[in-house]
Amino acid sequence: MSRYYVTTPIYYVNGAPHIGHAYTSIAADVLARFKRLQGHDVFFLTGTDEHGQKVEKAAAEAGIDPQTFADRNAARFRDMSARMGISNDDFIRTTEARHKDGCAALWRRLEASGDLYLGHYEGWYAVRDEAFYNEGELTTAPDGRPLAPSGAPVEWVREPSYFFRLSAWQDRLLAFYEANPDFIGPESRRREVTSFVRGGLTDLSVSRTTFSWGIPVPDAPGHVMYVWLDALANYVTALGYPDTDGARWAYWPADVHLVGKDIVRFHAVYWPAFLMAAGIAPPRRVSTNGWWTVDGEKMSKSLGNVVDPLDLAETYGLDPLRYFLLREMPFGNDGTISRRALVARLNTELANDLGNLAQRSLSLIARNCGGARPARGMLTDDDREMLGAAAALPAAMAPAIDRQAFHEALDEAWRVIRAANAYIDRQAPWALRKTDTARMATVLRVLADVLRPVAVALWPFMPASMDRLLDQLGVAPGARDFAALAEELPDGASLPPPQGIFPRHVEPEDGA
RNA sequence: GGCGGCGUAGCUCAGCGGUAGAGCAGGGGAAUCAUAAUCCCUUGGUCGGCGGUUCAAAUCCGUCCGCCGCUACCA
Repeated sequence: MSRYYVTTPIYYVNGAPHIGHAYTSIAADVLARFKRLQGHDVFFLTGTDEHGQKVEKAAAEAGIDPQTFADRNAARFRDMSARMGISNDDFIRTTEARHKDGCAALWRRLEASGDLYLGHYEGWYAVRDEAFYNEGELTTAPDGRPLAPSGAPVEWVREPSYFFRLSAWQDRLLAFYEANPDFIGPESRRREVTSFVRGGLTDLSVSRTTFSWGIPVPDAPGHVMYVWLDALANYVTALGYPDTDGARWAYWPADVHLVGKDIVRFHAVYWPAFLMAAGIAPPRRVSTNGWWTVDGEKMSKSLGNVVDPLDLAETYGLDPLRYFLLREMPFGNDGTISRRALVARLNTELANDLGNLAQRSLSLIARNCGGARPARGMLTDDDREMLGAAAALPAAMAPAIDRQAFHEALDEAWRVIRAANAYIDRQAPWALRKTDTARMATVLRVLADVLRPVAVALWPFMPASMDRLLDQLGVAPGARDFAALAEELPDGASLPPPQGIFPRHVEPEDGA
């Protein structure tokens, strides 16, 4: 059984979870679940990033110590994961001892390889961005103070700092990208990153002395590690690094890190460089997703249009939300989220196409086959074609899933679902009931046998709903993976009474 | 300024050298098993503008216009 390791970014506890966090986590969850159905031994990691000056400041402003602050916000992210149905195998926090110890070990390893040196850094630093900027990148605020391109205030900082010899890794990184064309997805991001690296790399400041909320640099009092070195290391410390003999280490290298487009550089440039310098294999792929805008506008706290995933899940159901997020916008693109679009997908595709297909098929069985799974008689070409398309679905979706093209995978499923609605109309089992009950039974059995692989293949996207459908189809809980589909279900098994899976959403009457 | 992407039906997008496609929306019809759901047919585009290569271009090349991303620099 081959191993598969998928990660979300660890989320920075400085802010509250929003739809963007939920989106990346749901995508990772679908990937993890799909790989498990394929029979892989999956390790799925998420967690929180809790160090750095921003957290220290925010905690101070809240009048509490940083750890208490981090505990509180980490709990919100953990809660979001649970509420979004995320099936992570572990949840790592960068304030945990296992992480701090692993990080220190990684630091020593980089030091031993000669990739770290002590110097001093001075420059314009934006606390909010955790980043230094060149003079030329700055703009001037109305009050005359310098600002980062992001709009964050910057301050002139001069401090002793350890540096990572990133400049020495330029050629090896380029060679690595060349040898691994799928390392960065989508393609457009790969081009951006390689173009950035080709433009030349400067050494990276990897320690700070102006604040203390971080992992101490070994044997260097006053220095704490740069938050990104700290944060990126979570992907290996969660696997037990530096214990590379432990069972978990077998999952390395990661098959895919899912990341938002704002943090590609850290994952696609710094991270492989750190790892190669430490003698650790780089991850296989960094897959980048875009941003959701709200009714066409950027989501921001100041605009007050931040979308709360918990609220949407409560109003429309978790599975419709998960479906919408992965169906509406191609992974990697930016896209617009709106309640209207969500309701349209829910009503048209989930309720009308899939939900109604299941309901009409199952209620025909319930009413005309004594509530038991009918047996197949002789199959027509039409039957065979229908069954073939459904049986081929997992294999048709797999390559899209491997490219994180979730919307394409779903499109494959809907082609089968639409074909099944056409099939049932063509065969008209409600008419056969009066003329040829044996043929009617065959048609209904074909429909049940089409719904089964559809439900299994869609399970990673909408686990609770598809479990309910599989319950109604009489598929045993232990037989809901792709391998189990090869086995035909027994004739005559009694099925539970059908119940709607996706109720249509009707906007409540406006009482005002 | 450099590098790159995008611009195709009302909307979202696929197609990337061989007589314009899908889904949604719009129009007509059928059916009535089903969550007033479904199925069939159909309206609709000079494929951003202009020029070129080719027997043939949405598809290749050049150029212009408009959006967007990354990056650099000037003051």
